[in-house]
Amino acid sequence: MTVAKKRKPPESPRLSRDDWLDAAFQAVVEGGFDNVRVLTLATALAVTRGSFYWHFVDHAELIAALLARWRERELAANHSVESHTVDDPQQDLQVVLEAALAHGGAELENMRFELALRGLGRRDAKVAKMLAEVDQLRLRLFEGKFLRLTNDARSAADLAALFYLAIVGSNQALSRPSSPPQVKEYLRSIITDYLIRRHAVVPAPCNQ
Amino acid sequence: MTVAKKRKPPESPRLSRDDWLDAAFQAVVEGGFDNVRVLTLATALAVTRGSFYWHFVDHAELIAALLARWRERELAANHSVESHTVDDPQQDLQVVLEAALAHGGAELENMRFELALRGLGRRDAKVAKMLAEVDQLRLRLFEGKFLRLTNDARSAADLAALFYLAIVGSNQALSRPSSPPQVKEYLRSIITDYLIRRHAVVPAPCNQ
DNA sequence: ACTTTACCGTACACTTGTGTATTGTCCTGT
DNA sequence: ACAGGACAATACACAAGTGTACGGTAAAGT
Repeated sequence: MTVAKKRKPPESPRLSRDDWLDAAFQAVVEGGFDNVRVLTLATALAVTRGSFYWHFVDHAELIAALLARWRERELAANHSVESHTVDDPQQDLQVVLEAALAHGGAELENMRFELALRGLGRRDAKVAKMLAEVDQLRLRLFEGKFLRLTNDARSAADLAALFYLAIVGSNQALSRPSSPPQVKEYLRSIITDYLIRRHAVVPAPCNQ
Repeated sequence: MTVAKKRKPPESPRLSRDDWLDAAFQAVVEGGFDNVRVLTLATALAVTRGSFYWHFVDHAELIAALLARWRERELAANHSVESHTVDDPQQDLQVVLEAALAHGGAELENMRFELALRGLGRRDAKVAKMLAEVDQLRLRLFEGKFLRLTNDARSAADLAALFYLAIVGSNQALSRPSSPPQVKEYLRSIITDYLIRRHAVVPAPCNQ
């Protein structure tokens, strides 16, 4: 829809493959994968399509490369979170919660990209599979964190799922640009109150 | 993508405006709103585009009519649920939970349509506003049901939000065609265990 | 029977998008 | 200086999609 805002005119007059990927990323963020058109990207990068077909053989290759890059980054991010574990279990979970609910700036673009990606996953089985893998990875991550709180496997798995689904849902609904902070704070307090605090010890005691 | 499966060839050789809307609905379900093309719909309905431009002045009018129809149906569904309140508060909530998690057949199409609609809402402010209104309506509905359980306003609002967001999230992630029943049963038990049972009375006593 | 109306087919003009082939122009190494 | 490679412009062919104008047809009204 609204396009051609001449994003990122790089100082170097020559473009790299990554420049095109960045432009494609932006196009996805703004209008979904159907908005990725080489002509549009070309005008956004202030060049003609002749450049594109030097870096990529195909429109399909651009999409494939974009998906691959996203996947790599997600795996790296996941691994990064895993390696940075805080000693206090409750605070450890709080950290990932903050990270998952941070949507100011770059995170917002990543969120919108992922939503568009899920849209594509509904039409493309390969994409759906990739998304399912990443979802599983994140779920296992959360599950591990919850397991440090409740030491009941079943309970940890359930809470992690509810936790993750609520976050995914919050990216979709109730989070119009008009009110991102409210909903986020909202969800944060809800999860903290009802999921973490009440299950910090098992069997859940009545400590109020 | 995969299209033209000659859906619903109505016995009457002449088509109505609703027939076109039904076809458009199917196209959205299968490939999002960008998949709604009058040529595609025409071949799916086994007619030419001449028919379309008799019923609709425009492609935009088709989309607008489709959105309006969805909105009407959602409002009606919401009103229907409101008027069918079960006496037992706990069972009352269970009923809407079952309805929200029922995704066999027509509900699956509605779910996919709504997901596509949310995708459109990210590009179109008017659509976003419509979605926000429907979300608010549903949230108030759930909130009312939770309020019958906990009689703490703050708690009811929080649980309703968590409830709703988890459902929206479950439509998006962890629900590949391979495993719809598991996740649904899963979420059902989670919500029942952690949200309903543990907050049936306030201030939450330690009744285990 | 004759006309009207509702619906559909056909043909055309226009736009937007991809892909390909060829040529042009820097920038760098030697 | 100049040769080669990296990158981009140009021009073309082609497909798919929208919209418009107009002609055809079958059923229903009168």
